[in-house]
Amino acid sequence: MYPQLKLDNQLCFRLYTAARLITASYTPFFKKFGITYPQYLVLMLLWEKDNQVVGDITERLLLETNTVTPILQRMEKQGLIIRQKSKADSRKCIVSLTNEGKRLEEQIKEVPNCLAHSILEEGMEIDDLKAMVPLLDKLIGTIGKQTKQKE
Amino acid sequence: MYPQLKLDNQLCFRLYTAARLITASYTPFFKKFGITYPQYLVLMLLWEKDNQVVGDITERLLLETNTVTPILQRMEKQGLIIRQKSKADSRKCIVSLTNEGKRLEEQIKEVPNCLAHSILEEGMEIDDLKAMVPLLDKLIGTIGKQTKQKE
DNA sequence: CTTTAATATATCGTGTGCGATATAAAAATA
DNA sequence: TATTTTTATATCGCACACGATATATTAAAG
Repeated sequence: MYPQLKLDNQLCFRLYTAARLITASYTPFFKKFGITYPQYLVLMLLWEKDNQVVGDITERLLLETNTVTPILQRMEKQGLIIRQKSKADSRKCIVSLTNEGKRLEEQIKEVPNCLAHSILEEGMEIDDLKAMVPLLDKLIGTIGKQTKQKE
Repeated sequence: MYPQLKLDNQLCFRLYTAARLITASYTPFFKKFGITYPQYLVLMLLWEKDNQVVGDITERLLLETNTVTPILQRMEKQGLIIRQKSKADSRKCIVSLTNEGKRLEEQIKEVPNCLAHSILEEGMEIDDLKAMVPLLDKLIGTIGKQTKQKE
């Protein structure tokens, strides 16, 4: 009846589906390391810069502590990171890589290339992937702006 | 160290974030109807064509029954749909709208337009949104192809 | 210096997603 | 027809997301 209520006309459903499918395509690579996609995001941040506080991580991932804290707790239990209170400000919690967490970088570094490669082999073109980046950044920026306005 | 392991270089993280933020922007509109984004997806399918079997729904949403069945059970408990076994093939489960489920269409029909409008007001351009659609479709098609190959 | 407000993180409850497995019915095969 | 295989859906367990709330610590105000 209403064309705007048809699934095929909705950008949001495409984003929802694309995100699910592409993160799922990471899963087989992560399986032998016992990590998940969100845990991989945390590891990337720490590989880039170790010893960050929880707030740094939530800010980069655009997630809240109610999501990130449980992820960090699981990662600590698995021995990938440690969490310790800051001495300067004991409200803050500093997240650091263990040796095991550091070692994973070498083992995982080929995964993103590998996935990109297999997507390109299946008909997707590099220019298509490149074209999406600024569009997604603009969209994320726009929606993020709205979200902030309501606070 | 490895540029491909930087968050800022990853398409997947952008998709993951964009999907989260855009579906979250639906939430305030759904709140007064007590539904969620995935429940809204099911409703849209049924508004388009009532009395579909579970398999039709999983196929359109690219989800499995382990996700869809619990959603349908919650929707049935809320009185939005009913589920009944097919008489022709009692393995199949036919999902139908209740009157309440049907009534929601009128109340929700402006939501997608409303969201699109507010995104456009904040600097996103209509051409940007339109440009994303075929790119996402191509990506979804490509990853879907890979997923099927492994079966 | 005490009270109040702001900040940083954690906890709790609910609803997905999804891998793995179970169940039941229909279809195919022996 | 009895057995096996396939199909359709459901169940279970775990890890997110996220709204709401709680806790602890620091900063600001009185």
